[in-house]
Amino acid sequence: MARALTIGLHATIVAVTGEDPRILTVPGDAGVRGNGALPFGPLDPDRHRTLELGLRAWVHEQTGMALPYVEQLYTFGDRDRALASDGRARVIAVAYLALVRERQVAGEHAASWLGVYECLPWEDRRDGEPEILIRIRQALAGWVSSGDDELSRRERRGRVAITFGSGTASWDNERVLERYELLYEAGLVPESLRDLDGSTAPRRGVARKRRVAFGVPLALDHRRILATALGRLRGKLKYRPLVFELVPDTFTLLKLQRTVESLVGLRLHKQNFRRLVERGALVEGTGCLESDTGGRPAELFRFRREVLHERPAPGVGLPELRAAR
Amino acid sequence: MARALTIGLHATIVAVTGEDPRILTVPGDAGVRGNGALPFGPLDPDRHRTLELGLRAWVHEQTGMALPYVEQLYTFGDRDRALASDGRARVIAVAYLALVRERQVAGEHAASWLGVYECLPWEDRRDGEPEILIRIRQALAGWVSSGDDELSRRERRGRVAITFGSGTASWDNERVLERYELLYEAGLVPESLRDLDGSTAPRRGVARKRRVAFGVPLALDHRRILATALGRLRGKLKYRPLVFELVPDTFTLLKLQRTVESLVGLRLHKQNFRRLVERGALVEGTGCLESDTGGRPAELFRFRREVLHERPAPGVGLPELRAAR
DNA sequence: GCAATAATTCTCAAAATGAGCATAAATGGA
DNA sequence: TCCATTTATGCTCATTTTGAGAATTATTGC
Repeated sequence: MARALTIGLHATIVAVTGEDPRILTVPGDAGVRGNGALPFGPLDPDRHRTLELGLRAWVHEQTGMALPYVEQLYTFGDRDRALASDGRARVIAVAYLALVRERQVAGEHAASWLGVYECLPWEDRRDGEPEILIRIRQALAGWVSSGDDELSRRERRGRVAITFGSGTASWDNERVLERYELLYEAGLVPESLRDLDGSTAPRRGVARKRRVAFGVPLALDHRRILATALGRLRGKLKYRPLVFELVPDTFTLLKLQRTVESLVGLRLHKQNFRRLVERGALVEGTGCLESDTGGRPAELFRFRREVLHERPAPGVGLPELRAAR
Repeated sequence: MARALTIGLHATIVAVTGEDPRILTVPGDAGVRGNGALPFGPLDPDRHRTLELGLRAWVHEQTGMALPYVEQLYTFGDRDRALASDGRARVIAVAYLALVRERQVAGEHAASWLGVYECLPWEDRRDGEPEILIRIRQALAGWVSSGDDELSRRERRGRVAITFGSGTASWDNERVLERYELLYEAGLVPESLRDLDGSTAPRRGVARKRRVAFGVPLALDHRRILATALGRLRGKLKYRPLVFELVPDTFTLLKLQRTVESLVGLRLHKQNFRRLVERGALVEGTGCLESDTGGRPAELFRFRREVLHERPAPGVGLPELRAAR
């Protein structure tokens, strides 16, 4: 008799408050929802006509929120990764990314916002390389040298170089998932130890003894989903006008820039950012001014929806998206 | 009692033979496999440790092929789209893209190659806009004007302009899926009529009487999966060195260019293409020459695997990937 | 040797990018 | 009131990257 199948629908709901990206989490209850979880629930084949509608239904039920922008991210189905408490059924997770404007969650729901960089602290390079990366690099060096043979060590060294950068290779801010997965494999996040416990086939190379564990974990494999979401968002920002889903209808250019910076995890050159969005005709001035800037008042801009009909790939197309010095 | 769930694993296996992209299809049998189908099979929760392994197993069983490069594309789960013959269970389709070098299929398997542009003829613009687009535009104009009210017509006109291009908007060669979906909604591909027949809720706006039907359909919703695959491939080519999965170990630069052109569906400027891959240090000369070029012999190049360790996003990063005139 | 066909090298003008300097318009004290 | 501070906005300039092609080179088949 074949094992039963369940499909979980998981939502990474991102907003940018002030200068920090946050995700909406629902309270963790014992077992399934350890430290706070992404809103999620199983697909009901009878009630949910499409996967996305099912997701929206669950999110609305758990957070009271209707999602304006939703896109599918990835489907996870590894048997040995913690996907649910239910040990009987095989659980597949379909993950989604949703973007909302910063706002409060209705009081009746127990959902709350959690900083993205609390979960993935090594991804925030706005103030230069964060110090946590020093410790991560040390721990990874340990993992590399604990490889069985020279071949394995070489391979590990290569992966570390590609994902976390090194002499020749630079930091690729879109490889968020690859970095998280590397830490997972190296046993440097709590999730790998957790998954190992229930597993029948212990994973090679995971240091059981190692006590370092970087970043705040989430329930199930939700940090993996978050990493997928952040990577996708960083990539897509460049060729689609997604930022405008995250800022109010009118905004100053600095506000827009700070929002982008918070997501890509880098500082940008102010004058050039302005030139970019203005030349790309992504925004138009409203004539109104915002005066509490702390200096000269800034003009309020709005998104020019028309670009969607004009150019193939409008985005904050930071061509090489280099950090400002 | 809840309805049962099945997960189908579907593979779009792409190769470029000569100057044309092809996909591997398995014979269509009555019902499920109309006109030829992508290799696919259900996830077996007991046997398949990961989704990708399940996919590889099915592909190997049906075509004898081991896949070197595989990536997940998208998960489809709409209830009313033909996903399987099984009317009882709810079927979810997880679609994958695989890239292989041109080659024969072992004789014992009944798989065969089918031209991508036979299924999606409007996507090949290498010789300028194909004439089929004239008929498509006419048919779409009919769909637009058959909208119920001015609002609906305006909305339809906008979608046509964005996806198929028009005065202001240009043709975005990555919007392959959006174009296919628009044709589907407009009832201009056989699949929409087919889905309609078994459906309880007839879709508004589909012209039942219209007899035009563009391109060769595949079984189930496999043409939708193919459209997703082509769009993804076109996009990813620009920032990842995927082409090299499709050409032999050594190749002339023209061969490489023709391969890229066949996928993006556009002609490129020869000298600039050369400059691009050479400046990007994506390839290195082997010193060997290929003499049956029909003119001066061409040097054979090979992919420099080292770039993977050097730059964040190496690809045939045709920055705006504009057609050569 | 000549025409035809490609490969390969170079040029050159036009954009786009990366960095900064300079100026403008507010605020909050001294 | 004047000044230091802060941010917005405008402008410059050297450097790279594009887009397009001309010019040159090496083969093959008359």
